[in-house]
Amino acid sequence: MLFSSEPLAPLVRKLLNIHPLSPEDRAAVLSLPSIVRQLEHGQYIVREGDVPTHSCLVVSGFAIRHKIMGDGARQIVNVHVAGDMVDLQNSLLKVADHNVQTLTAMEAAFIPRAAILDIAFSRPAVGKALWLETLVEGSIAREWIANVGRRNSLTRVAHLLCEFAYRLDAVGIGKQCNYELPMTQEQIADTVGLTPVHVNRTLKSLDAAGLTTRSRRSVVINDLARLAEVGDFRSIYLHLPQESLAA
Amino acid sequence: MLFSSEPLAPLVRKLLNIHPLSPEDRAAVLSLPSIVRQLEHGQYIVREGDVPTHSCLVVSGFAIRHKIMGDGARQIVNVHVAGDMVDLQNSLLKVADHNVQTLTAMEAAFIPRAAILDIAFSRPAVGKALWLETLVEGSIAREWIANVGRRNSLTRVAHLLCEFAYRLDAVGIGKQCNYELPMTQEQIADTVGLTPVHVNRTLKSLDAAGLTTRSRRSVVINDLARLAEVGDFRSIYLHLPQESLAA
DNA sequence: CGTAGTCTTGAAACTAGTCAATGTTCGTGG
DNA sequence: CCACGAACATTGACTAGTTTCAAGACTACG
Repeated sequence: MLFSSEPLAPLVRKLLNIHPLSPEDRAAVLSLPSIVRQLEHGQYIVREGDVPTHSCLVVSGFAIRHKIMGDGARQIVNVHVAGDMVDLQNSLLKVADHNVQTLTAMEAAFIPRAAILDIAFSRPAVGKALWLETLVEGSIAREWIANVGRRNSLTRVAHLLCEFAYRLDAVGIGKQCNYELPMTQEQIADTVGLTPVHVNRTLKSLDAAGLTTRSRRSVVINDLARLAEVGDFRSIYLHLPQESLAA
Repeated sequence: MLFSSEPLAPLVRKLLNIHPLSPEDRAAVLSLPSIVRQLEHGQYIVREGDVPTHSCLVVSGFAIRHKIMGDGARQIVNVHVAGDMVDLQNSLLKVADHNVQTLTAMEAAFIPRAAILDIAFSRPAVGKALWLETLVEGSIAREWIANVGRRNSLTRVAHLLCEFAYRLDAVGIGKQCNYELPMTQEQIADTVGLTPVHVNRTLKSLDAAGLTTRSRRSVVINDLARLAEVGDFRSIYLHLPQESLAA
């Protein structure tokens, strides 16, 4: 099932999570012009400085957005999963201010930027949902500033694991207490602003405390409430629909 | 001149920086319903958990957005100046995920959230400008993640000073090489994820290197190019109009 | 079965944090 | 107009958390 018949279905699901859409709105989103492509692991989708003409929807797989510092260091500023519009930011602003790269093999749907703007203003509900989607991204970014700026390594990593628990659960990839995270410890390090070595020690101490059980890329959270406590995690900033919060 | 006759003029100026607006669009923005209020230094505008009904425009003065960690630490996630919509985020999303507080005495215009949504979808150019404005904020947030996550103290602080040089210049508050920054070193520390003591030493070493000359709250940048070099600063992420970039 | 990438571990070095005291600035009221 | 107090800035000595360097072990894949 490499090419699904309705590649934009994950986008509809995502937008519905944020804002109600009429059947016509949903149909309009599904019939947006798009080109579906299979991308390999590690492939760049957008590079800083590009002037993109399309936005990219993650149909399946993972992508990251990152910035490279002057000294070569990398900071991952977001991780994207199925249903995420990976570069509304880069597409609507004239010039890309950061890189987008696949984390795994990925199925992507490219939508012309003009089509996005069209639907956003011809169908206010869709426009509002898209806008809210970008606002939620902003909210996550703010939480990451706080995570990286004001929390110690243990709290920081625990927080990230909690965030993935909620986000992956929300889109039906894995359960809150058990999911696959296709990131190396080096990539986690570049996400939380630590070194790979220290991430390794930190993950180990979460395991040692009985909070998580890891093997390879699989994460099992033994006690989400306790991990959230350690990770200073409250899910408000994800702005998920109530069902997920209640779980 | 406490109450200007057209309190929303700074908003028009700001939106024009991002996206062209017709005379009618400008007039429509200026005539948005708003309540102007004088706020004192340190006053909260929105608290995490609030369900705001209005968005707040900074007419004059400064405001900060911040988050409080479980251990009481604070992280400032943005600083706002005249023309900034301080909480489109908080207003459009159901529940505020962070706090907004005045940094100085401030003149604020409160606009009902419904009016914002109305104009955004009845006047696509205004809507696009507002959306782009939130995207630029997101871009700044991503840069801050990188700043706090992957740069050392000297680079971090230098970067912040460069950002203010550009942002304040862009709205006509001070010049790039000389501006007033109404923040204590403690507030700067909470912005860049350091301690006040270390910020003090870092600022001092920027001064000692001849890059800046500070006295009280005034910042003089002796050589912006060199400070940008030290601060690993490139202004793309601010998405300013070309004139400012060329300066 | 070998190789590349990733993970793990230890020891030493360093950046930034903590604690605590002193100095400075500025607004206020006598 | 000066004295006082509060908030803020500055400095030093010490500590802690994280990084760096380096080596070895595991895993997956061809």
